[in-house]
Amino acid sequence: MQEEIGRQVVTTDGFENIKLIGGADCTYFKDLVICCIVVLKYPTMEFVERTVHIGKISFPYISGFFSFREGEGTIRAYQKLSHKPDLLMINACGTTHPANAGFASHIGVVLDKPTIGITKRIFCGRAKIPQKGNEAQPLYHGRKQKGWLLKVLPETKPIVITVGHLTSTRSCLDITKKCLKGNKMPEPLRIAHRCAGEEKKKWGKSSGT
DNA sequence: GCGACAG
DNA sequence: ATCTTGTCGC
Repeated sequence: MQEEIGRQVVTTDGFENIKLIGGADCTYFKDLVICCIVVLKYPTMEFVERTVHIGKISFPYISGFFSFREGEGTIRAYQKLSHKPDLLMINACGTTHPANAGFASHIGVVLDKPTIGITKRIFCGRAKIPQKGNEAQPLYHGRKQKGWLLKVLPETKPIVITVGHLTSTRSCLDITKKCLKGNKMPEPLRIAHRCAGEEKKKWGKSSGT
């Protein structure tokens, strides 16, 4: 299935103007997956809305197969959005995947939506380590560049930016940079992460823990 | 054969 | 991801 998805991935820009950008993140609580999506105005990063979907974990954690663990919940959360974003930022890799089908690319194909994958560690690919603040180094996988390592803050490890779907190496770096507001993680993912944590706390309270 | 391995 | 201990800095 991943090979089939991987063949459908487009690595050129498939968007006009971005007015809304989304960020997706999942957290876990007991046997549940809590998936959260936030939508922000671009490039002001002004909050627009958030949705959540909570479901039972249906697939184990296996590196390389994230889509099957966090995909369903993320898509259900996406369907609940009143304002569909022009581009979605995902907390996972995109085309730096053995089958060209990391979660960011996979969900982009399924939703037919431009996506960018952001991770804290490299899964596939090689790159020089950027040292200076704001320095970016190309990330190669196979023979092509598929993303970047970006040293956002001088005191923290660089983030990994990868092309998801309907985006290019050039645009995924430009867009990610415009989403940075003084923190290591770009706003869509930082806010989505915070929202997921709040939902978990809320759930724990109402179910007695 | 052994180690590494997105969240 | 989650959990835990400890340190640094605004």
